[in-house]
Amino acid sequence: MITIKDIADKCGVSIATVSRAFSSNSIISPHTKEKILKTAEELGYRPNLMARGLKNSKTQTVGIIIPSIDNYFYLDVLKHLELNLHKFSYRLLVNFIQHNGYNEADALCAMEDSQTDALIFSPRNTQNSEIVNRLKNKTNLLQLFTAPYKDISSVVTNDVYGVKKATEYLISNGYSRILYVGGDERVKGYFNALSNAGIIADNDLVLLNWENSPEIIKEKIISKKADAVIGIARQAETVWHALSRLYKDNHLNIPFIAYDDVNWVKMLDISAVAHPLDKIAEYIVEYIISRNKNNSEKLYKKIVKPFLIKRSSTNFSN
Amino acid sequence: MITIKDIADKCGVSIATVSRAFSSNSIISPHTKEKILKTAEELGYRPNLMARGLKNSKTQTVGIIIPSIDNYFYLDVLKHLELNLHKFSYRLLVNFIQHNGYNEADALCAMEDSQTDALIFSPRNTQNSEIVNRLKNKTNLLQLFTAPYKDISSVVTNDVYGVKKATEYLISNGYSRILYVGGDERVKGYFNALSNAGIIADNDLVLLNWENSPEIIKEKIISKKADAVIGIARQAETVWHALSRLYKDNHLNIPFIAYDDVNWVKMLDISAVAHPLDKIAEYIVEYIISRNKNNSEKLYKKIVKPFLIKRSSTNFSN
DNA sequence: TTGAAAGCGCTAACAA
DNA sequence: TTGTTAGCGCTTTCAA
Repeated sequence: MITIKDIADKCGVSIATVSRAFSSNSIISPHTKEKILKTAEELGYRPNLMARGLKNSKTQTVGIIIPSIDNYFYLDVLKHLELNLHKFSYRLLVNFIQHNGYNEADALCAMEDSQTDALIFSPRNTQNSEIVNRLKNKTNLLQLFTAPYKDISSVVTNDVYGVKKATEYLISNGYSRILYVGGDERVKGYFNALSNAGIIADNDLVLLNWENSPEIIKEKIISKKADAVIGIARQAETVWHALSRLYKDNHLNIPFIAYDDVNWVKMLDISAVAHPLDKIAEYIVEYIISRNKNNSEKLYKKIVKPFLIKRSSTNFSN
Repeated sequence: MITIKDIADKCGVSIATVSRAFSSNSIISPHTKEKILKTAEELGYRPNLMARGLKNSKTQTVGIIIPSIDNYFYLDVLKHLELNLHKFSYRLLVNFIQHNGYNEADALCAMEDSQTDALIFSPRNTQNSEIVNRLKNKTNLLQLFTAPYKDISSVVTNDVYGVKKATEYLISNGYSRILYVGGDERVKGYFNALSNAGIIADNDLVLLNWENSPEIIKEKIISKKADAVIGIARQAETVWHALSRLYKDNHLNIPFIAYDDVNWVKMLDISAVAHPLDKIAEYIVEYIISRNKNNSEKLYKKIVKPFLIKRSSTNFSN
């Protein structure tokens, strides 16, 4: 392994000078710097990140804890994030959570040991507040997509807005008996859109359970005469199954919008509410850079707007 | 930050003794060891991985370079791998390749700097042999899924076998004019199965191009009277599109097997050839552990067998 | 069984 | 502008 000592010897300077040649804000004569850089290149020198890290307590590494919810969406997140981090010489360490067994607390502890310069996670609740509080003093925490800890920076999507947009689009095309299948947070966007349009919401058209079967959804559509459907996250899959059966059995075909633009949604050309992953990745990187450069302690909170992608499952004129 | 010095002070021993308490094969009296471990626990001591790494040139980190081919399959790979590595206190560093721009060479260099104890990658060809050769002396390289470098360890899937199994299944159910859409390597399994069954292969039923359009496939099925289809990797998506149109326009419904059991394939209940990811992850970990423990230099080569998952797209009696 | 001390490769304060 | 030196936290050899 080539070290700065090898370069120093070859150039006839001290190791300190070599070190300076690689540091951007160090005083060094252009001539020696050039010579050092050239020899480093020749020798194939690569700095030892562990030695550097040990010295200045920085790992140049960002950790991300992925909730193992079989959401393929996260591969896109990872890709965008890694590509952006790379530009700033940060590396990405990943960690997965299992439903049973290895959990968030374990993942947080593992990341604590890794001494990452920043740690991105998507907590469901505040049950690990003890560990989280400890970590707050050791690294830069960032909540992604979910933000139960109010005193920790976050980058989240405005899902209420996203659902509202989807609902509005259906309403503007003449649909008023829209079935909503998903969580009780985002449903606000659904109610907002309806009330703005002067439509009285029918609670029978709202399924707030995350575990509805295709049968229940199908039955609901028929009995309540739903004329369109919005399906959130994994429930979108179930909605799709319900709609397939409905089409096969009753030859009924109603508009459908999926929340989260995942692979199968694209494949089947289904309209979807998508998230600007490039923007999200940019924000995350911005946070990390600012925290590690300026050492600002200000809370960083970003809310990004999802957007609607119109495809053939809502085949209207506009 | 709590260091071994803090523990040493509190216990009235030297830092060397504290270090010994944490090393499994060190001579230390059970009594002092117990006392040290207890104090460490109380103080909330966490070893500094960088200091440890600097000393013994081990990072306890494994790198993986993901070819950014939009294959969601890789999220599963990552998950299985990380979960297995975790058991042995290894961490996973990921890196993505872009089609244009940041490429395999860049990724390899980045990983070189990260000094990972092992590096997993999926090279398409041997064009980066220079960097690869340099890395061979610095880390433990492992080729995953593809193995163009013959002198480097690898874990690959037997895709010829996989395609053969799929073909055999179709044949055993009475189909003989099977359309194959995919690469020219795996097609061997297709020809094998046919010849074993005494069926003379029709070259018109083989599309070795990776960029066939749904129209071409649809037209092929009709003109060549194909009675079943096998679609490989991303071409499986195109096949599915062709089949949807065929069903809509001609009300023709023929059996279909997709190669690679990805999300949309599961969603649509399409029969598929899948890979034992848990087994693959186990092999990878076995390789890493053996290389970092025993320091064996033997080439590690594993070939795993894919398996067929029967679903409704091949709705036979067995 | 334990301690003292050297050193892994690097950075930065201080001195020249 | 450059060199000397201490030290980041840990492991390990050697001596006690």
